Amino acid sequence: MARDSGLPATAYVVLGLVSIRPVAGYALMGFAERSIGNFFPLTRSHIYSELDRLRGLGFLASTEVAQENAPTKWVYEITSEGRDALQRWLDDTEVGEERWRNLFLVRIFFGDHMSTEQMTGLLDGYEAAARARRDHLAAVADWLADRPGSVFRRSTAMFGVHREQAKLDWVAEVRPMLLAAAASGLPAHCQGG
Amino acid sequence: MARDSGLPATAYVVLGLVSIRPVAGYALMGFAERSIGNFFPLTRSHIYSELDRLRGLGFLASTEVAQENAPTKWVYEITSEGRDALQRWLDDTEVGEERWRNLFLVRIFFGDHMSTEQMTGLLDGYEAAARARRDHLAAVADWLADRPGSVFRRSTAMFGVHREQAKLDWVAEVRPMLLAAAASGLPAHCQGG
DNA sequence: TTTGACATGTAAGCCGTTACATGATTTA
DNA sequence: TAAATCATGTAACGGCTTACATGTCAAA
Repeated sequence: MARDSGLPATAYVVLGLVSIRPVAGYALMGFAERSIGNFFPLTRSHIYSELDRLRGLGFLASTEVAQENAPTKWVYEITSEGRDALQRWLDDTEVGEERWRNLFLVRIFFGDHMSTEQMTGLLDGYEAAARARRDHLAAVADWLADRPGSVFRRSTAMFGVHREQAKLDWVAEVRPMLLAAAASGLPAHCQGG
Repeated sequence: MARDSGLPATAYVVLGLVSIRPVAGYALMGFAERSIGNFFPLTRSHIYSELDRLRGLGFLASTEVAQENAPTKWVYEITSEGRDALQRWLDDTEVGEERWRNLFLVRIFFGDHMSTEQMTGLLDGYEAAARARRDHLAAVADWLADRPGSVFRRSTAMFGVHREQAKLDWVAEVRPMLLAAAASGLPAHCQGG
């Protein structure tokens, strides 16, 4: 009787991705990046170790597949035990508060240590990155709009669009007051003494 | 010569909070929750260990303070070395891509495993939590609007307002299609066989 | 009398990242 | 000939969380 609880979320995410279709570790890396990379990034190293653990638990079965013009690969496939474990996790898991750590906002919070030039650079960089991600995700969502059966995936892309748009809206709203505040106060390391 | 690089971001965040005013570990817990909890949550255990490390590096100095009606506490204060290290970190640190893991979106992504009832419950819960956080952060931002010198802190609260509002907007936009998709497909565990 | 606020830590342990390591094939 | 893609792993390490542990005082 394989354990099915106590695994980290990452394990179930990998299990879920493999459940869509059999896949090798290397290919899974790209698939994960394109599908859930927007909200659940995975490293290559981590993928390999999770695949190995899931295989050890009997949730995945692996098959060696020889290829022409490429190294032999191990293709993983979900087992019925794995399907049960995944379903149970999806049913049982409470979606609690997430764990976000936003270093950009840390920088804003300690904004009195910055000059106006630094603040402008920070905001410009943030804005540019948000705009690029928004446009990319909007294109993905548009592309998915055509094909049926992609509602869930498309919805996650649209979440990203809203998320990045919110950042842009925020920058537009607070930029004037942040720059004014950065201009009014001397950098902290120039004060006192 | 104390090392000032290679410390995790959390260390500098704690250092930065103490730099605002001298504080004991327990009080810092509440202060962190109210000030940066919105985008950089800290656990009590972690706070204590970081304070200890920063003291060992000479970035913080600690003083024992006796109290009436309460246990003796250790109050931490930033040193000039600590101030230098903090400033250097704020200057040097590149604000790269953050690390977000959103289990809620994982659930949406695997939405074909859900019934319409489950989907409705998921969305309702998410919406309610987002609305509560938005309203709370909006109240915080309003409260901070009155007092001068709180621009940076207020801006981080407003970021949260935009962030939560984006979630609400997203739910409003995708709810119909998510429910339709959940209704059209049988739950995965009822298919085939 | 029991809950909650105040106050401070230790210990265990997984999670996850980064760096290390290798090698074939194709393309520029 | 150099870089990029395909392909798979190991090892070390720190970060961070969870659980364990203790004690006073005030208020309900």
